[in-house]
Order: sequence, then structure tokens, then C-alpha cells
Amino acid sequence: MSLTEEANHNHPLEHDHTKCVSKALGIAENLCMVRGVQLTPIRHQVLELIWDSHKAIKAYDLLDRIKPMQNAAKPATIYRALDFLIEQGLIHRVESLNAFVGCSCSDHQHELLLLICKHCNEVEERPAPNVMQALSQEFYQAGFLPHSKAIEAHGICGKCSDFHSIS
Amino acid sequence: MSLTEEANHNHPLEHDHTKCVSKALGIAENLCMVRGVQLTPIRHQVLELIWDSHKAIKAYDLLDRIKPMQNAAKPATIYRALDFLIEQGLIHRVESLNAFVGCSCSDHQHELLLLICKHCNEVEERPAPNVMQALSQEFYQAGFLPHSKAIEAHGICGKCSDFHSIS
DNA sequence: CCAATTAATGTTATAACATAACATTACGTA
DNA sequence: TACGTAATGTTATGTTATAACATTAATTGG
Repeated sequence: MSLTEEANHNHPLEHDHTKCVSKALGIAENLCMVRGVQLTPIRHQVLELIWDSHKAIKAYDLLDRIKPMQNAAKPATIYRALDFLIEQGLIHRVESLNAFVGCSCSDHQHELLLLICKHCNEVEERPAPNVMQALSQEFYQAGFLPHSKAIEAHGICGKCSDFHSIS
Repeated sequence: MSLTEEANHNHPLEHDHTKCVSKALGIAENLCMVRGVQLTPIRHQVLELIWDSHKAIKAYDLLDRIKPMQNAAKPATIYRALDFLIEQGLIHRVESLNAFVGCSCSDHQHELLLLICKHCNEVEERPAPNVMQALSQEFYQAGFLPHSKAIEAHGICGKCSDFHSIS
């Protein structure tokens, strides 16, 4: 099922989303330039489609949406672009949804806590340094050498609970 | 791919695993009794197969392994049993692996931190109260009302890094 | 500049993960 | 014993992801 079908509440006018998009794309273009990697048209379009909202989007939904622009697009087309974007830290894979969301802080070092709203389906990314520090201590105590970590919480976001309480 | 194919190092003699299994099954039987839910033969067998090791196991691997005992087993057979076991808190779904692992503390309240070893593929579950507290604060600051949370870390476990350093 | 190499994409096929929908069976209880 | 509910059987299909090989585009060294 498309994620936007099951939780489709929107927060219109909450913010100027064109700014989010242009900022994210600008950062991506710059990063790729600096790193000497190619943000090809396909990769750029996939990133743009992902940034169409703050909701996580599924690979096959991306495929549907890129088809008009890339007639030859196949699953591999999307998954390759996703692999690239993840590698470059430009997007996150949301494990518990099998979906993908733009990374809002790809320009600096970060560990990630993802807050996934069941109501509007938006995903908020937070640095959560205290959580990360406690986590590091836990790893140390366990003798565990982490390579990667993901924290994903499902619940109701601030905007949605505000919305409920005033409407 | 079967998870046990890609990371197949074992820690033999590290512990008496029959104790883990009998403890887990005993707790499960008791809990189900108390709750008035049925730990049917299929559900019991699936739980037993999951507890065959501390590694996460995939649904279709479980299917293969239950076939000799349950000739009629189909994907739905396994997924229904898994749903039941998850509902009862007897196993965890490891989101980042699409796999399942026995819950080692199903008899008491807990939030979970899963330490997943890339080398031996075992999954250690830790309560990590400090992490959970920091997380709660983060949720509060974000105005987020959590319904569920999962922390999954991939890396090298203590036993495997010990092993490397002495051999 | 052009040949060699590497990076990216096209294409086909299939593997791997999961659920829907409806039929049947088992079992407790009125 | 008929009824309702829980569990399982069964068929089909939906969803997510990758393998493998061909072709095209971009980069680089001679």
C-alpha cells in the first residue's frame, strides 16, 4: 500500500516547502560537486521526488512518479538511485516502513532519530545527542562496536496532536 | 539470502543453550496460560525454531524448517504464528533484517535495544534504561507521543571482537 | 583526439518478503 | 447438538528488492 494512502493528513501552510526543497537540492548539488560524484538527472529527479514531502515514500511509488519523466525506468533504476543517495547521506531508509525520506541535515555529521507520525505520515529527523551519548555508553558496556544504528519511533507528531486538540 | 549463510560464525560452548530454550519456552507456556491464549503446536514449534539460536531467522527459513513437522505449512502459517508471538511479546521483529528473534525478557516490561552482530549474526537484547530515558525526553521536547520505538544497531559483538583478538 | 577504462543506465528475469480472501476444521459453550 | 469463534488450510497475488548481462555515457591517459 502506498504510505500516503493510509495516513494522508497534511499540514498545509505550516511552512514554505519550496524552501526545504531548494535547500536540500542545493546542498545535494554542492556535496556531490565537492565529492566528485555525479548527481545525474535520474538521481536528481529521485531526490526531488523524495523531497516532494516530508513523508517517507516507497520505491515503487517513486517508480510510478518518475515514469513520466523517465520512460525506461524500472525497479533497478530507482534502487540504484536510492543506493547512491543513501551512500551520499542525502536520504534515509526508514527500515520499519521500507520507505525513504530526505535527510534534512546531510551537510553535517549526524546520528539519527526518526520520529514517524502515524497520522500525517511525516518523518522528523532529530540529532538527539543525549540519546546518542547514552547509546554509546550502552555499546561500550556491552563490548559492542557499532557500525550503524537506527532509532525509529512511531507515534503522533506534535503538529498532529496540536491539530487534534484545537479542532 | 539466509542470514545464517552470510554471517555464520558460531560461539560454541559459550553457554548452555538448552537452558535458554527451556526457559523461553517455559515462560511462553506460562504467559499464554495466564493470558488465556493458545500456544498451539504450530506456534510452539515456530517459537522453538526461533529459539534454536540467538540469531535472527527469516520467515521463509522458518517455513523450510517447519515443513518436516507441518507438511501443510505455507507462508501464511508462519506469518500468523509470528504475528501471534509478536503480539504476545515473545519474539521481536528485527526491522533492518526482515527477520525474527526470540525475546529474552518476555516476562517483564521492557523497551528494546537490539545489538546485531555482523560477524556471528547473533542479536543481543538490552534494556538500556538510560537510552530509553533520554529518548523519552527527546519525545517530550519534540511534542511527540510515541506508540512504539525500536533501536537497532549493527556492528561487532563483544564475543566476536574477543574472538578476533585472541585468535 | 581517440582508445581504453570506468560509471551509469537499460533490460529481462526472478528472488525474497508478505498479505488477501475464502474454505475448512477444531473446540468451547449455550 | 447447533452455534459461534479461533485456528488452520489453501490458492492466489501483491509488494519489495536484486542478479545478471547488455548498452550507453563520461573520464582519462596516451
